[in-house]
Amino acid sequence: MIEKNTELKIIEAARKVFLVRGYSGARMQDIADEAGINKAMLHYYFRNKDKLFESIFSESVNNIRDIFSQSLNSEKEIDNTLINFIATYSEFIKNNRYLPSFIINEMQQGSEMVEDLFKKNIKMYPIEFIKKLKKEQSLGTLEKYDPLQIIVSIIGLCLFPVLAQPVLKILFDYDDNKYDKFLTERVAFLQKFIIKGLKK
Amino acid sequence: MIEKNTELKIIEAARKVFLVRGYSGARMQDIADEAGINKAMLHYYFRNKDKLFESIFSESVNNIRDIFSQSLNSEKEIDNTLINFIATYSEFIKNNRYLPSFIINEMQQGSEMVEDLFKKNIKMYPIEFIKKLKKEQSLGTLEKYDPLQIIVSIIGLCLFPVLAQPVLKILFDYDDNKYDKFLTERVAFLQKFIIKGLKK
DNA sequence: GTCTATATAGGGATAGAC
DNA sequence: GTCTATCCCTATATAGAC
Repeated sequence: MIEKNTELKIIEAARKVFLVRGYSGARMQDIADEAGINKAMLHYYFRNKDKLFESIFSESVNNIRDIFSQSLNSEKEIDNTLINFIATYSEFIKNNRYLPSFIINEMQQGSEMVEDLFKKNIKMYPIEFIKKLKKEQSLGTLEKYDPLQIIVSIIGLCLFPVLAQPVLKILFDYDDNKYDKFLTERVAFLQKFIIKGLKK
Repeated sequence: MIEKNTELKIIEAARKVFLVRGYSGARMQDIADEAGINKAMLHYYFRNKDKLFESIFSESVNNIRDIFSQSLNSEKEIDNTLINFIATYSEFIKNNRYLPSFIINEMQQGSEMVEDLFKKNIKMYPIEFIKKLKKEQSLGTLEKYDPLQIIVSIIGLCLFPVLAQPVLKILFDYDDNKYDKFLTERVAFLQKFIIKGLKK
C-alpha cells in the first residue's frame, strides 16, 4: 500500500468532516484525527480553517456543476435526455449524499466568502435544455410550464430524498438497506412520473 | 405596547438564531443580543445551550408535524386533497423558510439528543392518505406507484425550492421579489404537474 | 429577576525542536 | 515536513451584587 501524500490525506479528511458537520461544526482536531496527523500540519499545508474550508467548498461546487451539465446536455431527444439525466444525477447524488446539504447550508449562512466562491465556480445555466423544452412546448408535445419550474422540480425530485434521508428513514422506519432500495427503485418511478407530468 | 415577558423574548430570539445558524453556529451572545438582554439571563431561564436548543428543536418538529397532518388529512376526494395540501403546505413553508433545513441539518449530525427529540415529537404517518391513494390505484384512476414514493415526491416538490432558495436565487439571478413570485406561481404549476403525473 | 464581572473550557493558531 | 508544547481568543457557564 503506497502512502498517500499528506496534502491529499488532509483534503480527504477535511472533505469528510466539513461535508457532514459544516463549517461551524467542523473541528480542526477532528480533521487531523481523521487524517491521522496532528493539527499543526493542517496549518502548515493550509494556513487556517478558512483556507481549508474554501478548498473543500470550491471542489464541492465544481463537482455539482460538472455532473449537472454533463448529465443534462445530451444530444438525445427530450424523453431520453430526461431519462438519462434522472438516472445519472440520482446515481451521483446517492454516492455523494452530503454534497447537496453541505452547499445549501453554507449558502444559507450568507457569508460573503461562501457566496463569492459559489458564484466564481458555478456558472451553469441549462440553456440547451431549456431550448429543447421550449421547442417541444411549441410543438404541443409538452405542457407549457415555465422551464425553470420544470428544472427545479426534476432536481428537487432527485435530491430531496437524499437531503431528507435522516428524517425520512425515521418516519418510514426504514433501515439503511430498505432506504437504499427505496432510492434505487425511485429512479424508474421518477422517469415515468416526470415524463407523464410534463407531457401534454 | 405591552412588554413581552423575558422567557418569551428568549424563545423568539433563540428561534431566530438557531433556525438560521444551527446548533453549532448559534452563539449565546447573539441570542441574548437579539432578545435585548444579557447572556446570564439565558442561563437563568434555560440552564444551558442544550436545554434552550431542545425547546426550539422540539417546537420546530411539532410545527412541521401539525401543518403536515392538518393539511393532508382532509375529507375530500383525492384531487382536492392534493390541491389543498400543495397550497396549504407551500404557504406554510414559505412563511417558515428555515424550518425544513434546520430540522434536516440537525438530524444529519446524528446526535442522540436530537434524534430522540425528533422521535418523541414526530409520530406522523399518513395512513389515511395512503389508503386513499391505494383505493384510487385499485380503481384504476391512478398509476400504481409506491405510495411512499408519491408522498416523498409531493413534499420534495414543495420543500426543495425553499430549501435550495439561496442557491437557486443565484443560479437564476433572481432577486427576492422575483423568487417570491416564482414560489407563488409554483403552487398552480405543482397542482397541475403532480396530478397529471399520478393519473392513469 | 436582572445585571456585571469572572471563571473555565474549547478550539484555532503559532513557536520551536527535530 | 512533522512533531510537542503552548498561546490566546472565543464562547459557555457561574458567582455574586443589586
